[in-house]
Amino acid sequence: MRYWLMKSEPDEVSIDDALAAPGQTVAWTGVRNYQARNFMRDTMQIGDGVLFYHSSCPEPGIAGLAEVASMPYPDPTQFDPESPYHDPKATPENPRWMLVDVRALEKTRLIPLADMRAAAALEGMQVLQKGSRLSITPVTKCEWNYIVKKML
DNA sequence: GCCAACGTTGGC
DNA sequence: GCCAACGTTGGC
Repeated sequence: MRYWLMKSEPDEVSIDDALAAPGQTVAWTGVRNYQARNFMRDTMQIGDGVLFYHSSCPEPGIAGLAEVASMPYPDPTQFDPESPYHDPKATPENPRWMLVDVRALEKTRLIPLADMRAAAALEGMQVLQKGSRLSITPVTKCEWNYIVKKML
C-alpha cells in the first residue's frame, strides 16, 4: 500500500466534482508529464491512498481523501483532436499517456499549503521541495499518517 | 549529445 | 500578472 498526493485544479475537477461523479470516481485525465505518468503506469496499485490537492486556485491545499481505483489504461483525451490534451503523436496502437481512475472518499477540511509548509514533520515531503512542479508525488506513510491523524 | 529557446506550472 | 523553476523541443 502506497500513498500519493495528486494535484487537480478545482476549476477542472474539484473534490466536490469527484464526489458527485458516478461511483465517486473520475479518470485522471490530462497528465502530460512523463514522471507523473510513470507513477500511474508503473507504481500505483488499486487501493493506494490519495491526498486530493487543489492547485492553481485561491486556496491551494489538500481538500480531500481518495484512492486509486483502477489499473492503468490509456488516457482517452490524447486521441481526441478536440481536447486540449490531444497528442497528435499518440495512437490507440501506440498510446503515450496512461492514467488511473481515482475514487473520492471524503471531502476534508482544507489543509492550506502554508500549514503544510509550517509542519516540521512534512519538511521532506516531495511536493513541498523547492521547484517541485510534479502533479503526482509519492507520500510516505509517516507523512500520510501525520496529515490524516494530526492535521485533519 | 549539447544547449538555447521556448512553454508550462503554480504560488504569490 | 509576475516570475522562478523546471521540462521539452529542435537545430547543430
